Amino acid sequence: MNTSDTKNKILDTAERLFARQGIGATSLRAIVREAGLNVAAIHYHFGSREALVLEVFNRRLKPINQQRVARLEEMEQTRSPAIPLNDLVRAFLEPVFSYFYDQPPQVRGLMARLHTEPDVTRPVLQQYHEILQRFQGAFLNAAPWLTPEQVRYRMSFMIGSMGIMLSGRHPAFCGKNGARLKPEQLFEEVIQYNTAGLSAGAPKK
Amino acid sequence: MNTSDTKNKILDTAERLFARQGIGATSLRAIVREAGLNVAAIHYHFGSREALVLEVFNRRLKPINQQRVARLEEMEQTRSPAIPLNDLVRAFLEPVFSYFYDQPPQVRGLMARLHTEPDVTRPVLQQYHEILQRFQGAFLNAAPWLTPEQVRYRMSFMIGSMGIMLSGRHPAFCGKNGARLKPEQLFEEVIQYNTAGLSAGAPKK
DNA sequence: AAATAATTTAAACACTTGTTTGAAATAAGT
DNA sequence: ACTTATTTCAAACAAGTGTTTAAATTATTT
Repeated sequence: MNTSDTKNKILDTAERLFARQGIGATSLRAIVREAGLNVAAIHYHFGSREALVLEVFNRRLKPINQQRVARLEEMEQTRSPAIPLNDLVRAFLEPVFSYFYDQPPQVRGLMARLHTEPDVTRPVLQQYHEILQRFQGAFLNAAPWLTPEQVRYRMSFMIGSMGIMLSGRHPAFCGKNGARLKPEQLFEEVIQYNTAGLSAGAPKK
Repeated sequence: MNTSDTKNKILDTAERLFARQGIGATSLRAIVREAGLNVAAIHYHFGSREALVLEVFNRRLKPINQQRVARLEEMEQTRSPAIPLNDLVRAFLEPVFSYFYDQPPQVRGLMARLHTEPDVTRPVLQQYHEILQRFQGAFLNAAPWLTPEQVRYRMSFMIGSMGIMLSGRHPAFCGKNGARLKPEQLFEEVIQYNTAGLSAGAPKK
């Protein structure tokens, strides 16, 4: 078994357990037990528990955020000067969404945690600070009747509702027999909801 | 020191630590250390760690949810038959908000956790299942162009954005020098945002 | 004041935590 | 084939986990 094989096995297993039981509630020993490895293997390949956690996170977040900026930059060049709010919301949410539904359940679970667990979301958002700032600028262009503070807060509301969508927490209060929207419909709901929210207070034309 | 004094001391200290470090990351020993008590005191007064956690939660959630139903019932009697969406959003969010800003920081921190930590939010939402269902009915009345599923999902988006607001996670991506809205303004933002989101797709009149 | 009940305490229980160590096992390079 | 590197492993480390027990201390009642 070469070095990247065991490294990936650790990453995959950690990801699965993080998704299932939470990050803080998952011990290194639980990970190696399920991966059929030794506890020391984690420290050999990653250095510490914290470093492992970070690598589990960024393996998923990096491609998503790259796609976000790619879409934003493409729109900024073609559709100048102002990009419609709806398109901005799409550029921000769709990379998460498409990645989300292409991946097995454990990846979905992890991504839900990334966007809901407070002690995880905080550093995650800080790490992608520049991307958030670029989107803030674009949103401000698209909604000039808002102050920068309002834009920031509304973006955080959008992120909050996205977290809820990812975590599938909705069934928690409608029981098991409650009908569920199909992924594409659910996503359209999120887009509509947040576009309307971000547009609130817009001057009538 | 009579029995309710120590019980409250445990509740208060637990609440403060839960808010600061998270529920799962707070040990019973950390609680009693700060409260100047013995570990066994917790088991004597509460029975188990889980029972303590539950009592910490419900001490705050009960009055809030009582106020929610009170406001809903009052509106259902006076303003029949259909209650405007904006008033429903207010009836749902305002009890949390007013309670939130009347309390010291540790209570705010706890309430943020209650509405963001996945493994906490799930049982919390299940426990207040009936209240959520009543609001769902009212929302469906106020927005008859939506399906029950849409209403449920949009309510969950609203809860998600509320959680973000409570957790004050917004500064995480605007740095420390970013301007912050005053509590009342912030609350009006949340109301506006979610009213617009819930109204999305409404037939023009 | 004596007896009963309620509360607090130190100590132990069995078990889990992240991290480190040094010796085995495997792979790569010469 | 022999010698380096790299990777794995069992074992131990010190500290922390929720829970229980039985004795000591308070409060309350008779």
